[in-house]
Amino acid sequence: MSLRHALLGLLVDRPASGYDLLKTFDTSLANVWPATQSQLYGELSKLADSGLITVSEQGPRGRKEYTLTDSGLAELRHWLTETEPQRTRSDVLLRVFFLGVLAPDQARAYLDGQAARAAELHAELKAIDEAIDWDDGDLSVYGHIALEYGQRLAAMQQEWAQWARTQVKPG
Amino acid sequence: MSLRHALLGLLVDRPASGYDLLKTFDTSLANVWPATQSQLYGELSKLADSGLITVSEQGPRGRKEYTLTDSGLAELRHWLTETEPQRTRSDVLLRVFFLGVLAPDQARAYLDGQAARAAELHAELKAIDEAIDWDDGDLSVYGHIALEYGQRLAAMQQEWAQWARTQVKPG
DNA sequence: TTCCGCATGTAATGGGTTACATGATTAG
DNA sequence: CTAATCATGTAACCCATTACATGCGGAA
Repeated sequence: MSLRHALLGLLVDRPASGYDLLKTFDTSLANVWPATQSQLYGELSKLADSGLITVSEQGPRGRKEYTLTDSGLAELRHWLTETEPQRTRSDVLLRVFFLGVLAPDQARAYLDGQAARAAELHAELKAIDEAIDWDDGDLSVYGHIALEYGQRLAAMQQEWAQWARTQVKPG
Repeated sequence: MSLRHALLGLLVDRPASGYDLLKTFDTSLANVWPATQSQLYGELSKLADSGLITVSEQGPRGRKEYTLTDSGLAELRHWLTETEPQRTRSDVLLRVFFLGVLAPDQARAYLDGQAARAAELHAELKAIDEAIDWDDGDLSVYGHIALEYGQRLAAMQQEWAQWARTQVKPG
């Protein structure tokens, strides 16, 4: 149930239309909380119905600009402070459990692929990190913290995959 | 669409009933791919319908023991070698993006909480790791690799959260 | 005989993905 | 005028969660 909170969070910063928000989802939130266009417009309608956001301005082409309301901000704070993050699923890890059904060289190939993917992601995130001019605004501070998480995760995954390949018995 | 593959993977080892499989999901797969009872029985029926598994034995209380078929094993191998892991969502990280709406001490409290959770998980996984007598069977090798991933992830999360708290500006 | 564990199933609801459908505005 | 971009919406389908529902078998 976090798409709604992602939307509320983005609207803290400034009012925006569904179209605007979609672009943010496709860029900065793509690796954290992907969402589709369908989902997004539907959720915005529901949020407006429940009064957490309002249409603050109508533009050309039926554009609706949404603004966060006080109750929306309260809901966001509630989510942040009072609720627990939920369980996640890991597709990558699930596969590891069953690598035994493959031949050892195939299992190693899988792990090599994971190492390569992680290395690539790490490079990508590092490039983003270096390209951005981090000022000391809130979004900057927390955006940077999130990006650092991504980098540390990618680095860990790469090291793990490289170690793991050595654990696969020669076949 | 990975629940089906998790089931196929578990049935490689030995035939089992829905009830048996549920227990495995609630223990060893709980942190990797949680599934509910409803979902599991439904999926088993679908898998049987499509011939990837068969009812190999009927026991008391309507117990049905399922066995993996050749096409089921082929499907599992196909999933492992030919398909890409999908995007994941991170609730924890999403929250980080929006910590700016909280007072600094609340933001730090959130990060402290995450550090504590990670430390707890790390200890738990370490205890499991040490308690298990790892032999050199396939399940043992890959189970150990998966567990190692969990431990590295938890350690990384703890370090990151501790670092992150220092980045939050004093308020 | 009573309770616990074994064992399976269905229904309702909500979130997520893909595809379809439509149309207005603006830049070249 | 034409193409790209802006902009929103609906429908069908699948997966996941929660709750409800039922009943057998074995142990004390």
